[in-house]
Amino acid sequence: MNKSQINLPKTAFSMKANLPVREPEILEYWKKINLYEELRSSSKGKEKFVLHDGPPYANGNIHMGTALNKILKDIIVKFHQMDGKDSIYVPGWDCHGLPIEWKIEEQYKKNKKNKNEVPIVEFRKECRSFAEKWIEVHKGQFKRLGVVGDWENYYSTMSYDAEAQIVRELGKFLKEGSLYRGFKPVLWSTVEKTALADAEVEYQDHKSDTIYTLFPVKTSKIKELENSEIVIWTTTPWTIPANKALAFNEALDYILIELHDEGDFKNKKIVIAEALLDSVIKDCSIENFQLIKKFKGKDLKDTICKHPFFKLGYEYDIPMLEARFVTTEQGTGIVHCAPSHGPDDFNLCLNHGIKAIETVDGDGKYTKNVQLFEGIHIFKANPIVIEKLKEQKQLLSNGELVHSYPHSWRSKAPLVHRATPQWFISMESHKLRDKALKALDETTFYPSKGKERLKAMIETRPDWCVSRQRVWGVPLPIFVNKKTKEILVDDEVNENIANIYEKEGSDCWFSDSPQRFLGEKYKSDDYEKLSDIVEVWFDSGSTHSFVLEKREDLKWPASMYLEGSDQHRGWFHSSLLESCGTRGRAPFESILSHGFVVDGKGLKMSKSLGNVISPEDILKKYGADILRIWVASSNYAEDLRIDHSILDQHADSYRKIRNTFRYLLGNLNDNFEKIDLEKIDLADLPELEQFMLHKIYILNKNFKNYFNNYDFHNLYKELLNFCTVDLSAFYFDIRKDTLYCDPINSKKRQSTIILLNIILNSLLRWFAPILSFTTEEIYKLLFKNDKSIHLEKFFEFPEKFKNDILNLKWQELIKIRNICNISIEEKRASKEIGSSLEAELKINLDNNFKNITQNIDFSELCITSKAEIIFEEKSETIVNTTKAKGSKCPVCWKISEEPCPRHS
RNA sequence: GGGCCGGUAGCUCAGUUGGUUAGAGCACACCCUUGAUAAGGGUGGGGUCGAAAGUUCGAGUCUUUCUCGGCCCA
Repeated sequence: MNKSQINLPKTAFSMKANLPVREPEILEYWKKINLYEELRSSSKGKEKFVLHDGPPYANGNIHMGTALNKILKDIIVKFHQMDGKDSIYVPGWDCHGLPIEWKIEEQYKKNKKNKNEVPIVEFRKECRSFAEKWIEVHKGQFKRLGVVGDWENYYSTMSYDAEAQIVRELGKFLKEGSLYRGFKPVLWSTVEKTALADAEVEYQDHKSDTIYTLFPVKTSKIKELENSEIVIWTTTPWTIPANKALAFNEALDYILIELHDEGDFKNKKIVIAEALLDSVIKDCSIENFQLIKKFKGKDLKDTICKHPFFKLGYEYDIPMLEARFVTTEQGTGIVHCAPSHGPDDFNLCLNHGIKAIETVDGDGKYTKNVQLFEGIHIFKANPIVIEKLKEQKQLLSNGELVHSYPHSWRSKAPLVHRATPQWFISMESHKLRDKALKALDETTFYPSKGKERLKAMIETRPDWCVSRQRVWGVPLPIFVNKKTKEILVDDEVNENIANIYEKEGSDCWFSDSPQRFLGEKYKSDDYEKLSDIVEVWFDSGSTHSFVLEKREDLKWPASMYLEGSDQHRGWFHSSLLESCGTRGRAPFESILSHGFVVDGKGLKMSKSLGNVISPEDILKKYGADILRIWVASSNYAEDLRIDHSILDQHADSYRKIRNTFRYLLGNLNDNFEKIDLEKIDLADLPELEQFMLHKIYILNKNFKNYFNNYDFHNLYKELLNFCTVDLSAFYFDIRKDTLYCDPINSKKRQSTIILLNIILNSLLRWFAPILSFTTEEIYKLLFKNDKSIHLEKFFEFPEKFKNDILNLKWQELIKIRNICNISIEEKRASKEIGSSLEAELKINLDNNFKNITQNIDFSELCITSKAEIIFEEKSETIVNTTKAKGSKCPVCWKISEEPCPRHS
């Protein structure tokens, strides 16, 4: 008797994974067999599942958030594919926009090149090649994560057909009439006559004129406010002529005081915030005054004032509006609002139906919309405004202030907020808001809280400003009649532009004659061609039109959009609006949003905290499958924590799973035998095997439930627990004796082998969407003639595997087994025995257990050499462990006083 | 500053409509095994459920306040 008589496991599947080396080899293999094409042809004609990729910006290396996003997408796509669908993933990139413009400008700066001297078309070409470069980098990084998709035919927002389609989409809004010209304040340099982006702004000290100005109250709910004045303080007196409203904070306390000092303001009553009383009386040299009334900010609601220049023709009402941006840091607690000259002012006024108008032209001169001041340059207007206020007795005080103020990074000139012509898509004119809200009701959200989040945004958002004064983007395809100022709306022109872009891209808009785009119907002399570009959210919001609709292999609407939760404000939002505006419904059937990647303590990753962890580091140290486990095991509905200790833990789980596979492969000697599940005669199998089949059946049912709800962390946990609890510590441990020591041809051993085959095949499929590399490694080892685990489908297990009665019985047996283990452990602790095979059990059971223990050998279940059951009336389950007597069989190591029945 | 979301063992997560002593796996400690061996098995310790107050016979679960964190907005 020796080792050669027992069947020890043997496999080529190594315990050590060495994923950082092995995974790239598997990637090569997938490339070689052309996995993506294989997947498509294998599922031709099946129901489609289309997860439409939200395009990442083609700039910079990927970070953990991007990796999370792509892996999550890939897991879902693979699940649906194995669930029997044609599950298609086409990756895409967002390419236009400011960040890339900056990068190119930065390069110019380095090379002492002046952007203004470079033709637009050349500049745009550099932006394009910059984006192209990063798309290639991203592609490599995404593939390395194990993401399978149509990498050869990716989409991008800068492709010619995308640019053409974006023009067609805008044409729909134009034709409908919901795209209109309005005004919106932007940071403007009157020297360069151009708008500036935030990043082009430098803050420097600047001396400003300051004024305390009075706005007479016209009507108010507060009786005492009649004939009183609201006081505001501002550092931009030149914006007073453009004033349209006043803002207060409902949470502040306000006071009405009567001034008693000699002069213009004697006996005048003024309103200010209580907290700012001291600073106001100091600044305005007020010495004698009387408190008339104190009231809450919310009481100011519905108060209407008059403009300080009301006697000079400024006869319109100035409503008082509630705004949270009003604070008691400076001023009077009431802020004057010129919607044409400040973003806060603009938004607040817009929400109350007061639109911005063009008050100042590109040179900095007041337009004809500003009476009394037309033609005056705003930088020369302060003294005039101050003089007029004095004259009208509306100037309480004036002075000067040195403060930090925005300046142009190029000319160093001070900047202003100036309302410039912009293009908006109306939320109301064609019921876009209503359509979008209805579309959300028809969308399934994972997690469900996403619906309310997006809804709240749609409910309150202002009209969509789609124009930008930049160069790297799709030009707004709009002509305005020079004489009538009417917008040219003509399908032919729009289609002409789109056709041209389709062939050569949109660069030509900036270089070619306008006549080329207008065609023969119109004369270019009569029209002004816009030089604005479309904001990038419109680009990406239109991807459904040039990807989902245009491609034969896809479908519209998408089955799912899946992005980080910030995209409720971003891509989910813009796609919804674009599609509802043009097609009346959402371009997606469902939305899955995930949280953000934070460090192990829940803090956001930042360079300064030094807690950044990059996908590259993880791939080098652990491998993509570990990262994929991290994704699958984390609850994406909330923020996802990651650090090295968390990854170490998942690497441990990975090893457990890997060894589970190794046990299976070893005992099958890498020979897989396909089992026809339907043909299994359950009665032919030992009860333990029947019980395991029941477990597999139930696990598969739970698996599908979890998968249908995209509840991956519970799905993964269940799979992992199956490996550790049900297999490793239970079934595998018990069946080692059979596998190693029973004759190859024995029925019991063969039953076990059947189970191992079923378990192996099931585990491979269950884990394939998550452990894409490792399952492929095993699959290749087993199935020399088949191409890929990812081409396989999930199993349907026969209903007959389900056996609830047997399950209940074995639940009880396992409870008894646990009690046996405690008893064995006592003897082990007292050093009476070591291995459980040195133990002999005496199990006292109540008579009630007779039924379920009839055919059960507890020495097998508890892996002891002997077990005896003693039934009694009303007995507790008590187990007595003693040291087994006799000699140890050199083959099966069981101790017995008789010769070993199997090996003698 | 505002809106929304979240905080359950060291970690990843369960905890039904409020109802026994709050669970699982991993990690940890100790023991066993050396025929899954850089593996495997067993036993065990570990939680003021972010904090406080309230509603209730009873709160991880409901309410309020606070605190910490995240996203969005300003």
